[in-house]
Amino acid sequence: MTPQEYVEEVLSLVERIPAGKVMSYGAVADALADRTGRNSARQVGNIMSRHGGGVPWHRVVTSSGRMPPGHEQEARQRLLSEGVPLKGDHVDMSRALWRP
DNA sequence: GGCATGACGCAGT
DNA sequence: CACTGCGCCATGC
Repeated sequence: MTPQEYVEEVLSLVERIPAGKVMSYGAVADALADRTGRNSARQVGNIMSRHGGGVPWHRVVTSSGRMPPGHEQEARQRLLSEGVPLKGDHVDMSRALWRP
């Protein structure tokens, strides 16, 4: 699997996340199962950072429900309008997590 | 090949 | 809770 193909895999999965739900970087990596280990989450994070512009990137957060650095406001507003359960300024992962 | 870097995750404090 | 430190390993120099 080439890096480019992996990018496509990640993006296509993110596009399938329904409004009102989210997935963590680790969950995305785990669902694809193309890479393993804790670092897989970082890989997904890097991919979203560089190629997430065309997909609902705000539906992908950290495992603790925190939003991507530099886009907290943007993400929070979008998630709110989609009805994603929030706890203060972070996503309530126990209720918002989506499993493919 | 070595070295720095990173939209992470998790245990410890 | 929040914050910190460390492991992880693909990628680009």
